[in-house]
Amino acid sequence: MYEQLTDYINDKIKVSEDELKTILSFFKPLKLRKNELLVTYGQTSERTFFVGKGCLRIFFINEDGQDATRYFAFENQFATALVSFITGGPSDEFIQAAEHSELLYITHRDFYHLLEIVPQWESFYRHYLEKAYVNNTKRLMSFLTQDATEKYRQLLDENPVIIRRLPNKLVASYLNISQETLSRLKSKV
Amino acid sequence: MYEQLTDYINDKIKVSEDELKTILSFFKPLKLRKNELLVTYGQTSERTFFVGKGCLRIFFINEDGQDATRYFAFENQFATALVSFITGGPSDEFIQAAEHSELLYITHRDFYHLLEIVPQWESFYRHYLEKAYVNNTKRLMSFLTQDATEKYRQLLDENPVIIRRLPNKLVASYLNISQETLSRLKSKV
DNA sequence: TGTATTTTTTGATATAGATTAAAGTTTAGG
DNA sequence: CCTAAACTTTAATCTATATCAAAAAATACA
Repeated sequence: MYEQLTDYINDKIKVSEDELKTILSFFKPLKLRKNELLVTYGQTSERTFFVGKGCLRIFFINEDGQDATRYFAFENQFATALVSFITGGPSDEFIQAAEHSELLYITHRDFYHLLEIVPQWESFYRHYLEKAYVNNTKRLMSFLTQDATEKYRQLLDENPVIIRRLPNKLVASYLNISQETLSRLKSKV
Repeated sequence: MYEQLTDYINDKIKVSEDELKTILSFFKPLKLRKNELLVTYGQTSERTFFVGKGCLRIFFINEDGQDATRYFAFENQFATALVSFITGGPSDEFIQAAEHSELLYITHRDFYHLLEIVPQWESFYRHYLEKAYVNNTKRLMSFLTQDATEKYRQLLDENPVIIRRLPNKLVASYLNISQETLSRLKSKV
C-alpha cells in the first residue's frame, strides 16, 4: 500500500528519497469493514485517507434522513471531509466504507506539519485543492443544469465504474435521484 | 481601489513593502457597465478580478438557455471562472457585471508568476482556494438537501445583501428556482 | 413628465420525479 | 446448499415547483 502511495506522490511532486521517507512515515494503515463510518456528523475531520483497496463514500444527510453522496474514492485516491479539514470545524459530511477497504491515513496535524518541513508539500496540497475544487464545481454544475436522464448518461460516460461497482442505492444517492428512478433509467437508457 | 486591495492582501498574508508594490503592479483597473460580459462560454478565463465597486456574477447556462448563478462577488471580493483558471481549458462559466462595476484584474500569467517570485503568494492562493472550495461545497450541500423554502430562508439568514441588492431574476437564478416561486416565497416567508 | 420597458405578482395548469406498495431477484452467511 | 436479508423492478399515486399567461407595479429614458 505504501508503494501505491509512493507512486501517487511521485506522480504529483518531485521529492528526495529522504523527504519521501518523512512523508510516508506520517501515514498509518487502517482496515475497515463495509459500511463502517470514519467521520460522523458533528465530529471534526482530523484525518485524510488514501485508499489502497476498496472504496470510501463521502456524503451529507438531510433532515428527513436521506443521504446525498458527494464523492466516491476508489483505489489510489485521497478522500476526506475537506471542509471540516480546512476549517477545523465540525463536519457536515460523513465518511463511510462503501466496500471492505484498506487505507492509509495522515492526521490533520501531521499534514500541516509537512507543509512546514517539506517545501514541495505545499504544491502537493495546492494540486489536491485544485482537483477537489474542479471536481466539486463540476458536480455543482451538473445538479444545476441537468435532469435525471442527463445526469445518468453523463455518469455512464465519464465514470461508469461507479455504476458497475456499487449498488443502485449508492449510485442513486450520488446522482441525487431515487432508486426507483435510477432503476427505470437503467432499463430505458 | 488599490487601497482596498492592499487592505485585502494585508489581511491575508504578511508581505514587505516591496513585495506589496510588486503585487499591486500586476493589477490593472477596469470599468464595466451593467450586464457587460467578461468571460463567455468556451473562452479561457485568463484573468482574476478584484471588485472595488459593484458586483460580478458567475453563472452557468443550460441547454434551454436558463442560467444558474454560482457566485456573486461584491466589494472587496475576488472572482474568476476558477475551473478554467485552474485547468487552462475553456470555461463553462460566464462572468457578468450585475451592476455598474469598477474592478482590478490580474492575468493568469502574472498570477502564476507571483507564485514564483513572492513566497507568500502561494499561501495567499492556498487560502483563496480553500475559501472557494468551502463556499462551493456549501452551495452543493444546499442544493442536495434543501427545498425552495429552506434555500430562501438560509439566504435571508446568511447573505441578505443578495436579496436586498439584486433583482429577483438574479436571486432566483442563485437559488436555482423560478422567479415566480421566489416571488411567492417572499410574500409568505 | 409621460410612455415604454422591465420587473414583480398572481392564478391556472402541467410535469418530472418522489413516494408508496408489492412482487421479483440476488447475495451472503450459517 | 438454504433461507433471511438486501437489493431491484414495476406500477399507481402524489407533490413541489416549473411553465404559461396576464395584470400590476416599478424603472428608465426620450
